[in-house]
Amino acid sequence: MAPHDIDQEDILKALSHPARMDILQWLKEPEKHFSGQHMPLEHGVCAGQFERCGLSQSTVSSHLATLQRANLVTSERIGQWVFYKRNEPVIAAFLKRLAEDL
Amino acid sequence: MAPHDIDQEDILKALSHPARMDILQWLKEPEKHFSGQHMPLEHGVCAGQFERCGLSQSTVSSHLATLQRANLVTSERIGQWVFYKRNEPVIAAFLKRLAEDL
DNA sequence: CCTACATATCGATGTATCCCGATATGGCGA
DNA sequence: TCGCCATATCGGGATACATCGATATGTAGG
Repeated sequence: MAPHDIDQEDILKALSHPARMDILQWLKEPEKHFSGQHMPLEHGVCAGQFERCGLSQSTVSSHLATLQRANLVTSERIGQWVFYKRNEPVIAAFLKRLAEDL
Repeated sequence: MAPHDIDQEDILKALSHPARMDILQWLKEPEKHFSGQHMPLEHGVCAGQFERCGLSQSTVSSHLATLQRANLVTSERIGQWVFYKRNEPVIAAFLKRLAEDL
């Protein structure tokens, strides 16, 4: 799957889970929700930060993988950490297409 | 659940299935897709019409119930038939809220 | 190297969803 | 009332998803 490909069904499924929706919404305003992070937020938000949703490390990792498979987020490895960002072009294109299709 | 209530998660789940998405899209232009129907399309589209998606009667009925639980469609019983229509206010409100939230 | 830490993957378990055929419900007409 | 038709509901089997703890991978530092 290309990095800006839009699979509507995959995206809808990815959004259909509160934890994943929370993660995407938190990523809208990283400075608001992750001010305590050591690395600058320009790189994105560190995976471990999302365990605040109350789920285990492995479950959170799996949710992040789901979001990434749907191309809703991108990730960058820096040292031992992985930083996540919203994939705004895909999100915008998805919303546009859904508003047209639906 | 009130008739114009919006449960975002329920709606996303409902949209995450190709058959249900097809049904909603077919209902956008009933005259285009259901011109063969005997009853006037003002009442909506007869449940049986949706079996053209290739699924069994019971499965189609269950998908229609899912759409209705999410308030994406409304139904009206006329005689022995049940006619379905899109619930445009809910669909529009859902799209608006999703675009804001997401 | 060896250890510590962050993240990903594995294996197992419970739950939800999908789909069907069979049956129930409910209206219509003879 | 009886049978017919449209729709809904039931029961079961198959597949997918959610979640966890345990383990593997991979990076950094001593």
